Amino acid sequence: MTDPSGNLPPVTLDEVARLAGVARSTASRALNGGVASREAIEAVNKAVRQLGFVPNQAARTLARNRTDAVALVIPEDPSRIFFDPVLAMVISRLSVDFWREGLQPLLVLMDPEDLIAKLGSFLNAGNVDGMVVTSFHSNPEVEEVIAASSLPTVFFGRPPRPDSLPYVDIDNVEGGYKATRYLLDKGRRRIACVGGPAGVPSVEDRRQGFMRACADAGVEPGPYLYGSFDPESGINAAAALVADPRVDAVFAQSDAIAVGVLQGLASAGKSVPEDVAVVGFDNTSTATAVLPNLTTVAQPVSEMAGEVASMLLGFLRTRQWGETPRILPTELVVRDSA
Amino acid sequence: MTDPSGNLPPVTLDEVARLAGVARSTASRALNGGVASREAIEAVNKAVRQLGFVPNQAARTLARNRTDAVALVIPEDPSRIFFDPVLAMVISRLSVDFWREGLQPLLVLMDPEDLIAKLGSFLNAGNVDGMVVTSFHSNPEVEEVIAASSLPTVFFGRPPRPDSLPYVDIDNVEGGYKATRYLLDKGRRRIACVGGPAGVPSVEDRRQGFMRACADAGVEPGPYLYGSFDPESGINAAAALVADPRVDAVFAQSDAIAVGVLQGLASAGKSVPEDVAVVGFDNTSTATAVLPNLTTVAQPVSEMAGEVASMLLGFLRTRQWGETPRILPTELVVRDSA
DNA sequence: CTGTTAGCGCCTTCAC
DNA sequence: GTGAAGGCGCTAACAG
Repeated sequence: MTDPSGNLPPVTLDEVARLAGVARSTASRALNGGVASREAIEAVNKAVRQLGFVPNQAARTLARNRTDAVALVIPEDPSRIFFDPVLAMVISRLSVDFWREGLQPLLVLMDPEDLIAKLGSFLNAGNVDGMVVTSFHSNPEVEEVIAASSLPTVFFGRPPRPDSLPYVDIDNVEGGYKATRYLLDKGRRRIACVGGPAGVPSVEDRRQGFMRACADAGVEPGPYLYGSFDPESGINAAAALVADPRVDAVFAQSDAIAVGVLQGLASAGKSVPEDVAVVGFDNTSTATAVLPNLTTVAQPVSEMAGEVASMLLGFLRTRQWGETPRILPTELVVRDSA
Repeated sequence: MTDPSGNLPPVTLDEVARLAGVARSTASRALNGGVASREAIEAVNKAVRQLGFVPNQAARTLARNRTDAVALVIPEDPSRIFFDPVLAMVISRLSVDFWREGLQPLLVLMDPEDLIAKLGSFLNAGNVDGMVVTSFHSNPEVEEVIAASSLPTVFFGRPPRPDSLPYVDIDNVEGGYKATRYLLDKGRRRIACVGGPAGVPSVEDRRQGFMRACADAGVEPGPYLYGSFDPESGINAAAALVADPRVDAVFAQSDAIAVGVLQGLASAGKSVPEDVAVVGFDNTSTATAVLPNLTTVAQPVSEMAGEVASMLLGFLRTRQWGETPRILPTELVVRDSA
């Protein structure tokens, strides 16, 4: 077994080799699929089992100059993370995929000050072979450190500087268009839109989709409000929107915002969807946790994360990038709010 | 700066030492706070800056026999994780705290099969100095591997085998008591309880609190239903409960369940809190995302995670455990559902 | 206070 | 197919 009483020093390859009656180098080959006689392999395997040998990761890393680890970099204020069920899903999927392929994921999620202080050294200390960055709204200093690191990197969501950096994203313009178009098809004529922070690529894209759908239908777009991706923004927006009785629909750029809109509308005595129809974005679990259940634009978050993982894995193995960016389609999920 | 064109080989301590005009060991001491003359330290620091030197982590680990990394072990089906906002918060807080103290958190979250196949080797490969386990409902095989690893470990939530293993938890009995007591004080007389999976320590404890509060009030407890910690359980439970018109309150053992109960009640035409009062547990963000806003028992999740981190850190530094377990108090947050 | 000398545990040439 | 030897980059005795 392993270490029944106290902490015996861990078993080394040397001991395995000795017990198997071969040289250390032979044992190494036997374990790593190098050339070795059938007998040698068997003897080594037996010894490994008997001793409970597990190769020391640090020694391997040092010798092979490869860590078999990747960083999951989340350049966002940790306190703000809980409003983002999308992120939880992304991290989860990445973790699962990387582990399956033999890579250990390191969580790079810390206080903003720590981040700018430590990220650089971390990335250059040979801790990881590559990284994925959940970009959203990154900050310039962090951006620079990431760029300077020369580590293979894939972005989840279009990165700030749309160089030719590898990334995976959805077509946000199309998503915004779909949501708006649906409302128009339902006969709504004055549609407001509540977005996330100005300047964020996805926010601007969804806005563009919103505008375009209105234009295509020959309908004047209703008010557009910037906010942040949380329920409070929605509540505030709703408070402002009810002032205009002609507004008969709201396209909220996230489910969290939509939830806030729903509440604001309710407390203003408006009924959904009769008086005002509401469409969200993301299709997170809150979409069905709220009444009425949200009609929303679904992002294939898990698939996106899967693509991210496979892009990075592909590069780590072949040393070249496949097609990039990869843009995945969205889908409108119709429920009760519109 | 660092690596402007292509991938230069990383700078080593040797080069730093040479440039600083000292021996490698002196440079090492200068960097690690060992004995060294002021001049030596300055020369080395200058060289470090000039060269952009960052010590190689693998080499350090090998030489010092210490990784400065910890594992965040989440022995749960990743697909089920999104119903658990608590977990997101735990992970986030742990990550932040560990980074602040110079420890890298490794996310151990993978497919169940991978877990039982890989966890053992991982823990014994010298990847980490310690780990925290978010226990919830662990499984026996994983449990054994964890126990066999002899790594310093702290559990978030009471571990299955309540040995004297270090852990942090809330007083679930008290939490269940508070929720129930509040309903009784409000004049409710037939209170149902919807719990999580049978056998889970926290579930049984909350149940016990529920029973005790009823007993103390001389009121017969209403039906007790086991389920899982998700909205569906709540919907099913509500469907069953409305059959008994005397039920005038529900204590749901998680906000997710409560949300389901709310929906089930609504579709049965019951109004909350008039017909049936509902109290949840956790005080997650969904508590305020739903109408009516949930009255719920708040767990100090972030503080708990902070305690976990500091317990592990303490042990890693002093090689001895402080007081354990640490039990934190809950708090009833009154909103609109009861 | 400093330089020299050994390793840490593994992989990888290179001869045999 | 195998063994011996060297090295990955750093830290930690040990003399001086």
